[in-house]
Amino acid sequence: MNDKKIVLIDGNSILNRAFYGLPDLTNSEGLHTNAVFGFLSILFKVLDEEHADHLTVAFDRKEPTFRHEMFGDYKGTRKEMPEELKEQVPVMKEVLKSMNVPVIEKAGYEADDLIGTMAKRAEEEGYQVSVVSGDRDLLQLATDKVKIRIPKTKKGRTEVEDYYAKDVLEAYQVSPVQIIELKALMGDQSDNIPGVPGIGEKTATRIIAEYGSIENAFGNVADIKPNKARESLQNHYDMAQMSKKLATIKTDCEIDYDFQEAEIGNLFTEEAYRQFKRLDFKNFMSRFEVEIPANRVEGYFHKITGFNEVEELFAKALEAETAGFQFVEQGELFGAAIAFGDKDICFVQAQGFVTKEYIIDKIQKILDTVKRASFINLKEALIYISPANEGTLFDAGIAAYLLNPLKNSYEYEDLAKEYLSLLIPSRQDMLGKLSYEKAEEEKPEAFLNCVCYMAYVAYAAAGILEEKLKETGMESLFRTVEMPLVQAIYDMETAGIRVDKEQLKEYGDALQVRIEELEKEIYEAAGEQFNINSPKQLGEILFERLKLPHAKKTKTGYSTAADVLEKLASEHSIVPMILEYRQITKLKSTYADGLANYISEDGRIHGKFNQTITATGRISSTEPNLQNIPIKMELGRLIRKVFIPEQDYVMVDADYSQIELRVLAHLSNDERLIKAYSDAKDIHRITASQVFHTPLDEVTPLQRSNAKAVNFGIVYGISSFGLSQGLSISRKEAGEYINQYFETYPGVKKFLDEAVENAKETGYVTTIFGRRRPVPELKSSNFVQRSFGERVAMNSPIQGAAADIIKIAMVNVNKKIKERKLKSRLILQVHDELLVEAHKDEVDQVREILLSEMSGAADLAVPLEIDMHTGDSWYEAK
DNA sequence: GTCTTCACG
DNA sequence: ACGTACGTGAAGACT
Repeated sequence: MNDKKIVLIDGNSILNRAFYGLPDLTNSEGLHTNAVFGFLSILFKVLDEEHADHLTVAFDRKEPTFRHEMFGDYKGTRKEMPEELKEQVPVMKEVLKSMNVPVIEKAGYEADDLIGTMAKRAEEEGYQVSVVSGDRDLLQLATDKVKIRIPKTKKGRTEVEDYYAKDVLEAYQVSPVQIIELKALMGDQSDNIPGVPGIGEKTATRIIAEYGSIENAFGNVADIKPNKARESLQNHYDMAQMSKKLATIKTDCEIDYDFQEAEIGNLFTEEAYRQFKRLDFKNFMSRFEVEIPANRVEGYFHKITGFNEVEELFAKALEAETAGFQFVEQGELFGAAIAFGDKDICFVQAQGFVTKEYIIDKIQKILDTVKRASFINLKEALIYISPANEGTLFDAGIAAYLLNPLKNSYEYEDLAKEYLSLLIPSRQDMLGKLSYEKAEEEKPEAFLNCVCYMAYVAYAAAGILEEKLKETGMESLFRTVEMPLVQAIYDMETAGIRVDKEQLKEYGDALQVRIEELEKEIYEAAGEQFNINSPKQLGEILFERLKLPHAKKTKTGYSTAADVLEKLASEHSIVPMILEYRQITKLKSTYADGLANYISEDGRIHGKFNQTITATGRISSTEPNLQNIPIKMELGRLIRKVFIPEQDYVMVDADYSQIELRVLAHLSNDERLIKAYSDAKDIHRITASQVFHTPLDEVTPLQRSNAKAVNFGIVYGISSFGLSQGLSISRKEAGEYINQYFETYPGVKKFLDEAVENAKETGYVTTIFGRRRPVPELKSSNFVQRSFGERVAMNSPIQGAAADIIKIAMVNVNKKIKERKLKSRLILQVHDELLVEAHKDEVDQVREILLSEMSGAADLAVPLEIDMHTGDSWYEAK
């Protein structure tokens, strides 16, 4: 018994399968990776199952093969590979090379033929053979030693169908070699192999099962039934024979193939580690046991101990021009890493005579002398330092965000990869889930590497980032908006917002009462108890048990989203109850209970505002999200009553009126729009008046709401489909509205067209303040993706400019408040709204500051109008 | 971890 | 024919 085992993979076929079977996926460079990812998933799954000792991957070549010579039109109608897949082929080969997986390809042969040949030779040499392909043609190679494995992706999971010769017979009623006969009779559209007209799968199987081959069938052609098939076979016999040759996989290719070279070695090499890292294949990283490759720079990482040595270090740092810093916290300050030269990278721990205060004091002195002090998360460092000279502080993460806001992370290892071409391990890679303190004790070397890398990357990347900001015209945005904003956001987070805990509890309790009532009524109406929160169970109740008409479906079942249920509200009394239940449980879980968990000792919620998340330049809010507190429905809106100012303060809330439409008026420079917005109070009403040619005071509520939807549509990147959804009308009608709008405001149409055109040319869009967003989707061959890119190109300059404007306002409002040494403070930003907790004695000043700084944040072709209210809670101030 | 739903601008 | 309105974050169910 010989237990040698070899796996042969049909490279192109598996890449294709993976590409079409998996959702689009890109790495941080914008490279498409779904096919490579899928290929590797299948590869690892097969290797895990097989315990094979040999492996080879075969690829097609672009050169014509003997089949083309035989039949000029072979694969003739085949479509060009989409660009997104094409670019992955060389990447795949590189990855395989890095894992020392042998790749075989030869001009004049397809991968099938190479695999056929290798499989035959391997079997002769006593191997167990596994052939992995997505293509059923390869079933002809199956024997009792050669297994054909066909992977299928079902719901994100890969399952493999296995076929030995007997399995082929069972599944297809023919032997493996007869698979060729079947294909010759049926033809193959994807390879453009002609079949015998009128013979489909059923007839072909019957004929071959009975006669064994095309030749034998032709010899007994008189007996073939039905008549149509008989005549067709007679007329097309020659062609069928040629098709058979085309469909036959060669098993005697002239190739140099040495089984020794196919032996599987260590797949998880250093080079493979780099490749996987570059492709962002985090799922596979755990397979690497190799010590993470050491980088040259690690040799210069030092932990400095002893007071004199630390003094020496800081003295030397005072001479530096630029430096990078990383404060290391563990409840309190644990130490600091500092880098001020390619060989001066150290960690200083707070212990003994080297106290926290001492470290902070020394670092502050360095900040006051260097030209550039760089951090990766400056906001986190502001607890320890005070503002240095204007323009000294530099946040490398924010700089990288401006250069490409589409990344999902700006950690030190991401910046190192992108800007220093340095592939270094993440904190997770080095320390796992250990805290800094634990890591310092248990893995001192890894800890030192980790924190020194942080400071080093901040130091080393800053110059490159600054240069790139200049090249892309974003230096001013960075210097005058984003960097000062770090302080404003820090102040806002530190201030927090006061919440009335008791009132919040009462609100939650009241909701709970109603939830229980509704539960009872719903179970009664349904006739059984079930989990109303489970869309799956709810769908079964509504659409199967109660037999309500089901409109939309999701991937996994019936859709029970609110817009679907609203259409069913009159069909059954259970539906309105479910809608109310949904609304109230949302309020209870996310808001009443959710917010309560975030109230600190001081009775306030200190949420986080993130500056490097959104694609458009907005800030986002987490832990908790304070930017989605209910307002649209009264019941939800009531929760704003628990957001209260402290004693002797009031809430002052100011929001921009229709800022995005005003930005649009400015950008489009449409004369009529500018005029309309300059003197109109109600923008949607005047839009309706002009678009529907109705005098302003005769505009009906319906006309106004239609105009409002069109205005939304324009801002979102108009499409007739989208508008038809928004208005529940036909696409045709929606298209007519859009045309009418564009006729009324031709400047808007011109602007939107140019935005898309420009983005297609340059690959990105910009705001009036220079903020960029790349739009890689515009290059996609997929219609859906490309259309999305077009809408993005229309929307981002608008949403982005509005984000820029309120950021400028925040910086200036915060500055004014601090300059005048007011007790009042900025506590929230909600995209077009600022909330200030103002001292009673300062209300007039605060109102004046908000008004002047917000409306003065940008000089547009239309005025920026502000609505402002004052009250004893956020609720009262809106 | 992914999907669905729903809260906001 | 394809199948979408733009930008977010959190909770609960399910795998």
